[in-house]
Formats: sequence, C-alpha cells, structure tokens
Amino acid sequence: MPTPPGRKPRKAAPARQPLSQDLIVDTAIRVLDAEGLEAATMRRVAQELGTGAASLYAHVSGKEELRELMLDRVAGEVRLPVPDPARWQEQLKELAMETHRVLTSHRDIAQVSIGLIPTGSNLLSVAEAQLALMRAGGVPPRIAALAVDTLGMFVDADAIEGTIYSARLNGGAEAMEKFIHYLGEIRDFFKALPADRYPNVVAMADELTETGGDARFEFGLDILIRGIASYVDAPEPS
Amino acid sequence: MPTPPGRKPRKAAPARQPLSQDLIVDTAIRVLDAEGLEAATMRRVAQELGTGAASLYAHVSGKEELRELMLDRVAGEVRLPVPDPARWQEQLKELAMETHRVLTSHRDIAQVSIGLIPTGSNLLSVAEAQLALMRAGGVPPRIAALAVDTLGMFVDADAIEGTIYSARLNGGAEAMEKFIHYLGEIRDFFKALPADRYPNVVAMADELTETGGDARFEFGLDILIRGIASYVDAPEPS
DNA sequence: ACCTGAACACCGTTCAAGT
DNA sequence: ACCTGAACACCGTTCAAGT
Repeated sequence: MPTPPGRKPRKAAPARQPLSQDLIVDTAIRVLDAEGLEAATMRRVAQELGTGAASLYAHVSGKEELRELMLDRVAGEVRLPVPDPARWQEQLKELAMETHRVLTSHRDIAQVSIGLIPTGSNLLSVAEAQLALMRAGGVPPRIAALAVDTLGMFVDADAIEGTIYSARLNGGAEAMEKFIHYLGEIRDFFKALPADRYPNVVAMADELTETGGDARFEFGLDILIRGIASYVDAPEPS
Repeated sequence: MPTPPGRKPRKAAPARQPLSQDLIVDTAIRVLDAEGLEAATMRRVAQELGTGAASLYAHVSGKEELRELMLDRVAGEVRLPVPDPARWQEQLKELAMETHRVLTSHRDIAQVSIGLIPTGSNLLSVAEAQLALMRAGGVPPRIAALAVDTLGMFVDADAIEGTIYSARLNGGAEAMEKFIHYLGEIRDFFKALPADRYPNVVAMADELTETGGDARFEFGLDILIRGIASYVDAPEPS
C-alpha cells in the first residue's frame, strides 16, 4: 500500500526516546516507586520503554547492575552535612536518619544496599561524609572504617524491616492500616502462648509489638553512636 | 502385558516416603545448604522429592511459608544459655554469636529472617532466651523489647553481609579466595578514586577493605550491648 | 553500534481431574 | 484427603538476524 497524501510516512512511530542507561534507570525507579523492587524486572522495565528485555543488555550488564545503578541514583537524594567538629555525633545521627528517610521513600530499595560494597559515586559520597564527620570528631581510622559498615548495615536493616510489609501489600495508605492490624494479631498470638515456655514473650507482648515508629531506629542509632564516641581518645579494642 | 512370574507388581515404584511438611522442610534445607536460598524453589524441592510443585501446596501454603518453616527449623540448632545474672552481658553476646554462627552455617537463610516477626516455636525460644537474660540483668522491659529487635536486626544483617558473595558464587573453599580477590580489587578502586572528592575513602582504603572476619561483628555487638547495659538502673529515654 | 524476536531454561500458583 | 499434569502468567539471559 502506498502512503495516502497528507499523512507523514512513519519513521519512529511514537518518536520514542533512544535507550540509554539513564533512561533505563529512570524508568526502573518509576516502577520501583509505584510497585516495589520485585516489580522492577528487566522485562517490565523494557515493556515500560516500549521495547523487549533484550534491548536493555546493550546499556546494562544485567539485573544486578541495574539494581545497583538504581540504588546509586537514589543515594544522590541524600543531603550531606557540612562538618562541624563540635557537633559530629549529632551530625552523624542526622546523616543516618536522612539516609534512612531517602531509602524508605523508595519502597524496598534498601534490599539492594545490604551486603553491597558501595562503588557508585553517590554511595561513595555518603560514605565519605560519614568518614569526614568521624575523623573531625577524632574517631580513630580503624574504628571509623568499622563504624561505616556497622552504621550502614543498621540503616539498611531498619529500612528493610519498615518496608517489608507495606512492599508486599499493594502499598498506599491502607497498607499501614493492615500492618497495624497484623501487629494486633501478633500481640494476641504472643499473649496466647504457653506462659511456662515463653514467660517473657507473654509478659512483654505489648512492648514487643509496639510499632515504635522511628523510636526504635533512633534508639539503636543512639547506642551505636554512643559506642563509637567511646573510642575517641581511647585505646583501640584488642 | 501381564506381569512375568517372580516380579512383584509395582505399587509405589521407589516406595517413596509420603509427603509431609517435615519432609518438605528437610528437603528444602538440603537444597539450601547445597546451593543457597535461591535454589530452594517450590519446583526444585518438589523435583528432589520426585513429584511436582503442585503437590507441596497440600502441606505448605506457598513459598513464603516454606521459607519461614526453614528458618524456624534452623533456629532449632541455636544452643540456648542457662541464665546467670552475673554474666548477662557476656551471655547475651554469646547468644548473638551463636545465632550468627547457626545462620551463616545455612548459607543465606538470614535473608528470610530480616524483617520477619518471629512466630515459629524455635525462633520464639531464642527471643525468650534473650529477654530472660536482659530481665535477669535488670534491663527495663521497654528497653529489652527494643533491644531484641535491634540485636536481631544486627545479627541478621551481618549474616547476610557475610554470605552474600559466597552464596552468589558456587560456594565451597574457592569462593573465599574469590572474595578476597574481589576485596583487593575494591581496595585498588578506592585508592584510584579522585582524592579531592573522596579524601577519606582514598586515605582509608586499607581499613575499609579489611575483611575484619568476626571482628567487625563483635565490634558492633560490643557497642550495642554496652548501650543496652547503660539503661540498667537509668531513666528510660524520653 | 544498537536493537529486535524468538528461544531456552526456568519461576509460583491454580485448577480440574484422578485415586 | 492427597496427589497429579497441565496450564497460566510470568522470570533473566542469550543469540542470530536485522538496520
């Protein structure tokens, strides 16, 4: 069939943007934010871009690399402090909370972070900022290096803990309600346990099933930073 | 064809054990230990049992429940202390290390533990033991409840950290070598970074890429328990 | 160089049918 | 009640073929 007059011969149907690593990561994060990490598959991201999964492999080595690129893009949202040596403990806590906030604002992306040595430029900037704060505060290098790992692990773990249920459910405001309801069921379950085998679990059922909100995270953070600070001008651990 | 004389008419070909939840969990853990969590799929476990995946659904509600049952079975291997109030901090540390040891001896099973509220009987026994130690030591209930969460998170996170690479590789002794080699590459990468943007990462490249072994884990544990102990006979945090 | 369709070797879960 | 095969709707990755 010849093209009828007045109709442009189609070149690229919907004038799609050409593929690029940035575009792929953008799209993957959109899917992540909307439906969680599990939904951000190669095939799904490709479909969102109007192509097939095979096309992504020209820009990304595979699923694992895409996930790491997503995490590093997200890490770019973390606002870094200007070190003030007098306030290093406070600033370290704030940075951990800011990182936690950014991670949890992107569903279960923290899943990618745990057990990953940071190599992306934004992830490295966060690590650099943590190290700078501790060095300014006089924390010995070996302790500071260990503390970066420990703090990162703690932030990741709590971020995962907080998103695992809401990520599994459909998300949205009703997810929170469902979680509260689930916690109530757990509390009743704990209270119904045999008191001779689990006396403390039964007795502390209420305390164990309090959402805590950010309090639990801050509690852990406080004792971690307290511990780090205890090595300032002190001998290293044997 | 009639059955030839002297040959028993086949009833159940290899006289297979009938399916049961225990048998399914046993088999799943065998696959886990041999090839890691990712390999322990419904289909794979069923195949190992000489049947189809659909057959498992009569004994287990799905993949998630199977994983939780696997974790609880593994938790049964944790040796629990007899509380000695005078040594509660030491015993709490030992219990955390024992849990860590058991988890890491089953590949990446810790992945299942993080972000899961314990409901299995063995998991509850571990939590009960932790609570008993802290209560014996005079830790206030609210702090003890928070500390169970925090300690569990920390143990899980470090167990994941330690197994993530070996689990991804084929496992075995050469996995460790490969990991050491990978760490060396990361160290070189850190040292090659622009020193103006990442001065501390460059300067501390060696410290940041030390395997640390169990030292890092113990470091975190020490400061966590130190922090918990600081709430004994002290006012609760606001 | 980049993109594609098709294929390969997998997933978890459901369901009608069998015993 | 328990088990099964087949089907459904997915995965990640590879590869020969196209432009």
